[in-house]
Amino acid sequence: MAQKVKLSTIAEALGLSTATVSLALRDSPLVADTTRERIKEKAIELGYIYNRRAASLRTSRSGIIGVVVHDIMNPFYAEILKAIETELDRSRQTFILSNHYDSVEKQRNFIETLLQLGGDGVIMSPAIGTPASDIRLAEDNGMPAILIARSVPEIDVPTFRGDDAYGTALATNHLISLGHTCIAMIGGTDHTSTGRDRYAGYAAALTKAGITVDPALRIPGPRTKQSGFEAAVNFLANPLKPTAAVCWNDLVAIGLMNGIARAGLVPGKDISVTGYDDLEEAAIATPALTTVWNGQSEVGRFAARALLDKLNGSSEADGLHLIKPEMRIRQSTSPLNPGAGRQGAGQSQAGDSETGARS
Amino acid sequence: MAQKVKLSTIAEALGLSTATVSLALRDSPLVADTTRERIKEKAIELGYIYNRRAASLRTSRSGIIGVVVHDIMNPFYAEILKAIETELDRSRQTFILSNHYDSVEKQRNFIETLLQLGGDGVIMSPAIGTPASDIRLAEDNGMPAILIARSVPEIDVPTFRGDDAYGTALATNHLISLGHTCIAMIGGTDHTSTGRDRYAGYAAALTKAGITVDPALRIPGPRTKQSGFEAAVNFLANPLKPTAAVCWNDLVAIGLMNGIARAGLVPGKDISVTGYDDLEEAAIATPALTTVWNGQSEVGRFAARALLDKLNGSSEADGLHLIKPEMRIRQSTSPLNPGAGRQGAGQSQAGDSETGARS
DNA sequence: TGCTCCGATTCAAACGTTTAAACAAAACTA
DNA sequence: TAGTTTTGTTTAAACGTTTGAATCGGAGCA
Repeated sequence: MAQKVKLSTIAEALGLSTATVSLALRDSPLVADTTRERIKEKAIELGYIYNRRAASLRTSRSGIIGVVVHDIMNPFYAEILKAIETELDRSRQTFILSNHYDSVEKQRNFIETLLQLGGDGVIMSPAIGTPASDIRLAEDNGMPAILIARSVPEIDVPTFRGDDAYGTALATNHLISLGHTCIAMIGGTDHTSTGRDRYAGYAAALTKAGITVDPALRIPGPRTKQSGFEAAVNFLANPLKPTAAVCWNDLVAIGLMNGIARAGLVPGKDISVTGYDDLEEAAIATPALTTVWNGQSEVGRFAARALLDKLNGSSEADGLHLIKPEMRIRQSTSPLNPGAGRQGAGQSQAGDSETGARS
Repeated sequence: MAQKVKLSTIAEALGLSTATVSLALRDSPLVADTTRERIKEKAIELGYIYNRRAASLRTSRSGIIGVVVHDIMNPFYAEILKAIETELDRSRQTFILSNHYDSVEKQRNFIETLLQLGGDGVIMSPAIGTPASDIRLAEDNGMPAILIARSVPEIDVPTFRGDDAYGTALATNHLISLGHTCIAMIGGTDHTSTGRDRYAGYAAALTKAGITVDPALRIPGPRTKQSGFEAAVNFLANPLKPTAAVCWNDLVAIGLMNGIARAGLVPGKDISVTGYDDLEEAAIATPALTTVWNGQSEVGRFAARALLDKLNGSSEADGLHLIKPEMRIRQSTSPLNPGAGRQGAGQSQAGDSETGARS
């Protein structure tokens, strides 16, 4: 690496001042066309690289936007991220991605790092238990925040997520309309607003149909395939003999279906299963998964736009914005056929259960 | 946001110079213990935020490391990324992530952005067709590069990847040892070194076993579940009636198994399928997937370490480092049973399929 | 001729750190 | 006592941009 090429290198080579060079490279109308041309050519010739930290020190705009979610390798977030990426790319912002794995501390670290780097804004799916003060830390230091997928109490920044209660009610109603009356709910926790909303939607739908809500039919757990797979054992062993399951998300649902298949039952026939999110994967699962589209791409797009707007001075989007989910009916749900499958399940399940996979 | 708190704010509040404050906050032994204490307290009290761009302007070390891969939502990369993250976190580096989707241009943009931000180094899985000049661009500007998963011709920077030829040979031999002789290879392209190596390993294993390599048994395609799913049709329609498939990766394999199941055949019994990578998902697929562990976590860890070493002045790791893959045998492969499956497959589907997985 | 005005360019002061070198005062040394 | 160290702190010059204000050489006008 010869010697670092900077504005002054170009300026000297051309007998101009750095000011002119700076202006020219940014296409300012203040500099003569011919000069601009000469400068730009020279810049390329010398392999000039714009130093953004020097610039941002002066301008206090870094072009950096932070995005932090629970886990970027979770396809649910991945779809949101893709939408955000597309939207931000277009306005030439660099984005820094991070997982917080629901650790409030890791999340705060990220916010601090971002502040140190002079981040222009942050989009976050807040970790469980995020205190309002962490959001304010960002906002108070001039870094606007946008929330996705979850809300934080007492915080009024723009927030985008699916209408969870509505969505699970949709799924539950679908199963009820197929004749199911003993419906379990699998996966997720009650520690997040999402968790409470989803359970509420499920419970409300049952109640409305005159079915008693039985807490024994709730099997909470992580939101992973693995967890769904493992939940199959409990599900099948449940003395109430549920014939259908509303799952927290597609991953859990696919895991559950795998578990059910392992136990010798046919998911979609013997047991009806609904997912949530409508990941790409849902359509090619076997059987293809009936699920609830949760508008990830919309969430991502809206969030990115809201942030960009905010950076340009508007604050119209403050507060909560719910995306209305939609039902995607496929083959993993079918009408209740009394007598089929469900009792044969008892024995085939016991034998296989302990050989189950780990990872 | 009141007024930006900087070193001088603290200095003034305490009647000291910014130099002392700067030193104190970085725990320099040059400043008296009591002073250091006072300074640190004040910093917290005032909500001081360290300005990294100002600092890095002076020190030319930004603490930023870039990582660019084909697609971060691809679980193969996700596992590598996780390993990198763990390793970098420990040395308090911030990392910026990006997809290039195999667009050389997008990749170059990323490198340029990173240079502008003063990135300390970059870890990349180069896009197909990456010219040596793009790597040199980084290196020549003082930003060392590390390559993962793929090599770039003429480039000698530290490169970490699995031994692909060896790995596919492993899988192919496994199938041969089970009695299969008509073995297809599904997914991937020949435009990457990885692609060529994998095909070579497959071909070599066949040849060594005295089986003729038939190009008609090669079904290239993207490296996704979707693509594997779609390939099932071609695979089953192939007039050579292959009884086994070596798949490019686990995603393709799982997609293919879904496709085979859709067609009424039982993957793992009627058709043997091997994957590649040993993703978490492989163990809980139905049937549990026989696959080749490709050492993603090692690749990530080694790559991160190599970069950190390089930043500290050592350059021992230059050149190619191959990780030796290992076989993971599960239920998606079974001995060839002549006559069974391939034609009479239609009915056998629902019954027994599998007992538990192990891994 | 003297004036203003204009377009093109330059000056110089920021932006918030770090760090070599200088300094001052206190603590030893001879 | 004066000289030397040691300890703690300050000075001031960077780092590479941006930008309001200043400069300069004409052109246009009266």
